[in-house]
Amino acid sequence: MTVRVRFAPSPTGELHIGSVRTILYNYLFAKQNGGALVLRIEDTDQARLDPRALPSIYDGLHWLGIGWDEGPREGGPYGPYVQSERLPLYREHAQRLVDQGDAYFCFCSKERLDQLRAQQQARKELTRYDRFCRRIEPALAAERAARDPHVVRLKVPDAGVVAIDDLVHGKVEWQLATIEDQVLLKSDGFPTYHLAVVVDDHLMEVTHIIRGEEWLASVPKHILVYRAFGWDVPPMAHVPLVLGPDGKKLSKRHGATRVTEFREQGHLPEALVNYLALVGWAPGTEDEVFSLDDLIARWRIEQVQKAGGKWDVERLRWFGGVWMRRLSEDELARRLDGVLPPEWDRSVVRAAIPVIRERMEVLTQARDLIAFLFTDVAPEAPLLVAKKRTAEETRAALARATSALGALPAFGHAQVEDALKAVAMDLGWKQGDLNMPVRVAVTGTKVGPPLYESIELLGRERALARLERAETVLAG
RNA sequence: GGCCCGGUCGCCUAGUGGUCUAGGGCGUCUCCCUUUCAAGGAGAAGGUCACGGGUUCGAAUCCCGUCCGGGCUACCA
Repeated sequence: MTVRVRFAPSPTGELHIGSVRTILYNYLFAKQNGGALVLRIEDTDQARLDPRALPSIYDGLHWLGIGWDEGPREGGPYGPYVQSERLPLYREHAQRLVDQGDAYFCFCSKERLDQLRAQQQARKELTRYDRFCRRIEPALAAERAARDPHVVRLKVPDAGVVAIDDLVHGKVEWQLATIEDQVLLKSDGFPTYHLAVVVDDHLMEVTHIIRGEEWLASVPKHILVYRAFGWDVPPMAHVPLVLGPDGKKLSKRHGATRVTEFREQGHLPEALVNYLALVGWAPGTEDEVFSLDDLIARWRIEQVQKAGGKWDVERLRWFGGVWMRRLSEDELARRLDGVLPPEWDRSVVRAAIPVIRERMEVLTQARDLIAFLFTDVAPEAPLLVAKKRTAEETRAALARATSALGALPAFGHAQVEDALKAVAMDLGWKQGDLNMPVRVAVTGTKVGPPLYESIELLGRERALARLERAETVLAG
C-alpha cells in the first residue's frame, strides 16, 4: 500500500510557522516512503475565510521548497480538494449516519444552547449538550428536518472506551462517557471538522494522519465516526506543538509567526526548514545541519518528541549564518537581488559578497553592511577622532593616509593595506588607532566589513574624497 | 471545573536499567586569532534529569502519587 499523507489547513489566515512544521513532517514522511502528499483546503468555516490564506500557503511552501502531489490547483484522482466543493458528500454521509441510527437531527436554537450552558455553569456541572433532540421520534425528526433549521449530531454511546496507538504518544484512551454528542453537520449545510476530516481522509485514502497535538482531544469523536461508517482508523501521529516563549501555543502575540514575515525579514528558507525540523525532532547523533534532502533521509517519525518546543529566534538566526556560508557567492547574490535597492550596482554588490557573507544571518543585513558603497556618508567629528588622540592629530594622520593612498600605483586591498601600515609605522601609531578614523571617514561607522577591502570596493576617487571631507570636518 | 497530553542546563535536545562524575547545539562568559564586526579555534559557567515514594544489587530510564505546564472543552479549525 502506498503511503498517502495530507496537510489540511483552514484558510483563515496566512501560513503559520507552526503549520509549516507539521506540513514539513508530513512532507518528509511522504518523501521517505515514496508516498504522496495531498493538500486539502478545509474551508468549512465560511465566516472566517481569509482571501490571503491560499496564496500565502502556495507562496510560502514553494519558497521553502516543500512540494506536494495533489491539491486544488494541481488536481488529482481524489478531488475536489476543497471542502466547500464537497458538500454533497458530507450531506450524504451525515444522512447515512442518521439512517443507521448513529446520528440524529437536532433543532435546538443557539439561544437554548447558550442558556443550557449558562445553567450548567451556574450549577458547576459539565457543560455539554443534554441530548434533548435525541429523544425525538426519528420519523418526526425527519419530517421536521425537511422544513426547520437543524444540525446533525453524533450519537455517542453512554459507556465504553476508545483508544489509539499514537505514533508519537503511544496508547491513548478515552471513556466515552466523557464525550458529548458532537455536531457533525452544521445548520448552514457545511460539515464540522470532525465529519469532514473523517470522510475526506477515508475517501482520499489517507494512510497516515500526522497533525498537531491540538487535535488529540478530538480523536475519540473521529473514532466513533469511523466506526459508524465501518471504516478502518488509519495510524495517527500527533506531533508536539510549537510554543511561544511563555509556553503557550505560538501565536501572533508572540511576534512574527507568518512565513511571509520571516521571508521579509530576510531569513533563508534553508535555515527555516533546518531549524523547524529540529523543534520536536532530533536525529540521535550530533549532526544538526540538514538540508531538506538530508531530512528526507534521516528524519524518523519514531524520533519525534512528545513535549512541545519553544520557538527560539536566536537559534534560527544561527542556522541562518550557517546556511549563509554554505550558499555559493553567486547564489547569495541572486538571493540578495530582491532585498537590495534596485539602483545599487549589482556588480559592486557581487564584489562585496565575500566580505559580507560571513557577517550575515539574514539577507536584510546586507543593506547596512554595504550601504556605504552606495550612499554618501557624513561622519561627525567626535566619531572620527582616534583613540587617545586630539582632533588635530587625527586630521594630520588622515591627511597622510590620504596622500599615501593617492600615490598608490594600483588600488587593490593589498596595496591599501601596505600603504596604511606604512602610515601607522611612520606615525608610531597602533594600526587599529589609525584604521578606526579611516574606517569612520570612509564608511561612516565603526563596524563593518574589513577596511582594506572596503576601501578597494569604494574605489580610489570616492575613498579619497571621503577622507578629505573627514579632514575638513576635523579641521572645522 | 472536566477530559487528554507533557515535564533532562535559560532555549532546542541526546539518553529506553549499569559505559551518566548526564553528551551535543543555541545563548552567555573568558582567552586566542585580528584593522572594527563577524567567522574560526580553545576553554568556562550552567542540569540534585519537576517533586515524593516505591521496584531493583543498581533508575533520567520501570511503577504509583503529587505538583507544575499545555491542549481541548463552539453549529472554529
